[in-house]
Amino acid sequence: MHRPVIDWFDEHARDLPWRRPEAGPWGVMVSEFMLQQTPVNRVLPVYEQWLARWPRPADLAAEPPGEAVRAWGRLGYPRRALRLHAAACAIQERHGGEVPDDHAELLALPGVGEYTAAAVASFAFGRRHPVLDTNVRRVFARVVGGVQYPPNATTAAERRLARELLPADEPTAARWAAATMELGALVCTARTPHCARCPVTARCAWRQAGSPAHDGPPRRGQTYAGTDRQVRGKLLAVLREATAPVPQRDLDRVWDEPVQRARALDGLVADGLVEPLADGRYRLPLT
DNA sequence: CACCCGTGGTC
DNA sequence: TGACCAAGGGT
Repeated sequence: MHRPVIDWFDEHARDLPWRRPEAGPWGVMVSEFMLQQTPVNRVLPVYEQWLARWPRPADLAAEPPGEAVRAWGRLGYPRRALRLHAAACAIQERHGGEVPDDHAELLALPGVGEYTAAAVASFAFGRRHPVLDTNVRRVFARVVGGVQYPPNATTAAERRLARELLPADEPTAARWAAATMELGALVCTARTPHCARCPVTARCAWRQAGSPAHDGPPRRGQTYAGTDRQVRGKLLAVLREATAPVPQRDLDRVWDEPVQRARALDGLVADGLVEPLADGRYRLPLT
């Protein structure tokens, strides 16, 4: 199944800025942080601004973390901005300002988990690592496993399969990783897969089985309305827009339930996303 | 391992 | 219209 997928990728791969050679390892790393749970289309403009402002890890590390949170805009999960800033600081301190090419060293950086470490090593440095993101897991679940969706959490069996399917030589392995991700993103999509355009539809186990619907416990959905996350989002939006420290009363206006509002604000402070001042006002963190 | 963490588009 | 989904990580 490797040849057809890689050939398909050669013809249909999107021209994304972090795939251009000039993006470099730092560009790849920034894109991977931003793409964690955020769609490509919404990442694109923020990515361009980010790289223009902070073309090297050292440039970002030289700024207060709050500037990263502000520049993150509405990408969501703003702790990622904080972690990307912390990763830039660690790269500056531990790696002389250069993004490391070693999987273990990448994994040790803030905000870099198993997926991101493999992705950066593979896409930025051409190294050979199984890259298991939600797209690849879905492709494997269908083509190999014969089921509509992968398990809720990544299993040892999935990791073993990904390792077994990984091509032996480095350049092909990196190509394979990008190709399987792209196939999942463009063709083997979650909702309505485009099997007519799939290069491996003829040997897809799920297709051969008649595309049976997901069977088993319902996949955990995400609720949002009325949660602390929504309140945190509203509070942080006020602070992102502000150019000066914000009085408590301006934050109180975003949510009328005082207990939940206070809990959300406390959480933001605890996470380091918000800095309380001695005079009772709040701002994005300077340290 | 289950849950928490934002935001907006889609069907 | 509301549930589902999007290149996860940390605890």
